[in-house]
Amino acid sequence: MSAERGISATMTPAAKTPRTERGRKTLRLLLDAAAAEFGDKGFHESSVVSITQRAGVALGSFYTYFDSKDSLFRALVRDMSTQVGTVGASAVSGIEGALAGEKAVLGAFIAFAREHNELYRIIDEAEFVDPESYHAHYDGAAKRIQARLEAGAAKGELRDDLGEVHAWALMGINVFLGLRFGVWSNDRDSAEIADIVSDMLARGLRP
Amino acid sequence: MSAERGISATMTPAAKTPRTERGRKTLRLLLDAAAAEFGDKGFHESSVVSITQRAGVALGSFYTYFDSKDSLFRALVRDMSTQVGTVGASAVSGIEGALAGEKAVLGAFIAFAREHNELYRIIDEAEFVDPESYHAHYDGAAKRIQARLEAGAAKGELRDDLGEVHAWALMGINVFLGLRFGVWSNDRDSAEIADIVSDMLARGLRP
DNA sequence: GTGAAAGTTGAACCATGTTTCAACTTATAG
DNA sequence: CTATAAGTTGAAACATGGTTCAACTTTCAC
Repeated sequence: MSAERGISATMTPAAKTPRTERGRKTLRLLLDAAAAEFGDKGFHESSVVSITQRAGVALGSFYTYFDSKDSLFRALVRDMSTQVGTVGASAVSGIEGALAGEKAVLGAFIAFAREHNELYRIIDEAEFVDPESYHAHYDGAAKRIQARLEAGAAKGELRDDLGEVHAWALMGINVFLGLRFGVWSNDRDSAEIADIVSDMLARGLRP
Repeated sequence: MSAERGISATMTPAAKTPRTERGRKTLRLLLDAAAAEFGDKGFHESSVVSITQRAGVALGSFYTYFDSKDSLFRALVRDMSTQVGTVGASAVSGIEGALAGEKAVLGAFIAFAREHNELYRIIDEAEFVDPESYHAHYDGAAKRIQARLEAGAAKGELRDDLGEVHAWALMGINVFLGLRFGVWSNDRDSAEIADIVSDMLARGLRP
């Protein structure tokens, strides 16, 4: 059973890689059902019985693909974290100007949060279920922001004294606006929010 | 942990109020033990057996004072939320200038997070255990920030177009810097962090 | 077509942890 | 001093839900 340390190059290293098409389909069903279930109820309120019911497969099949409820959740956290990184990266790519880049990232992030209401519940609960991934997620995101800020400074578009504090501040802005205007409500345009923030970052709060 | 505090009005309803001095002492032991336990392990990993052991009382005594593990947690969340509001309010009081006020709030908040490492774990887990309080906590905090921003605008110290988006952005900054430099590490002066952010809010990110 | 590997199934097993309860001890009012 | 209310105790009842397993079905290489 537990052989196969080769692990898929694709993703979900925690999954015991299926070898047939039928297996891949079942795994997909389980992953999707789990994301929905964890997003709805959180980790502890979710049960593998309920996940398998959502997926329309038998309870036992779960353990064909995952070692435990925990390892499935970990796989989902890492996947979600990777997706967030990808969204940010593709939002800045091809944007001219450091501030415009940050604006694009925020807009894209809010849009992503809107499409993926489970994002926050999964990342947030990782603080308790998979603290290492939680830490790595925010640490990684902050480092990417800081790198962008430093690149902007090098091009003379931003102040040259920007560091970790600024990066974490920006991350806090993105996360909370994603929560408030992405997850909690949909009534404002994500680009409009991004504009307001971008303007605040450009000019500050003074009259 | 949140010791020394009497049985505040915010948590009285959940607790079955003790009628003797002995009872009040036992309730206090349970509340302190619970804050410590939830801070260490989070809600689900904590057990009432373990809480009563920490408190040095018998298992059954727990139910003399609380209806359930849940209701105890709720009481703690509301109490923590109230404390955060109080810290902010007393930080701004007597500070002249809107930006200086926000700087004081951030500094005080980081210091508070440092003294109360359980803060984040309790508030964060409220998202799953007591969603209403979680929502109310952030909504209330944002409203208080927005009110301060508008007061600053009225005095001509801040731009007059500040609204909910700016308030949530500031809150995100405070929360994430509290996490990074309050809870995760202690190696930088909280006032120094607050200075950097205040400067960013005043001048923006441009050179 | 055949056999072995892969995948499926769900009842049973089991660990964990919340809540109840009836006997007991301590405090307090009259 | 005594009656009664308040508080304490921990074993046991109870609930939940993760994990295992052996019988079964499907897939696929040869």
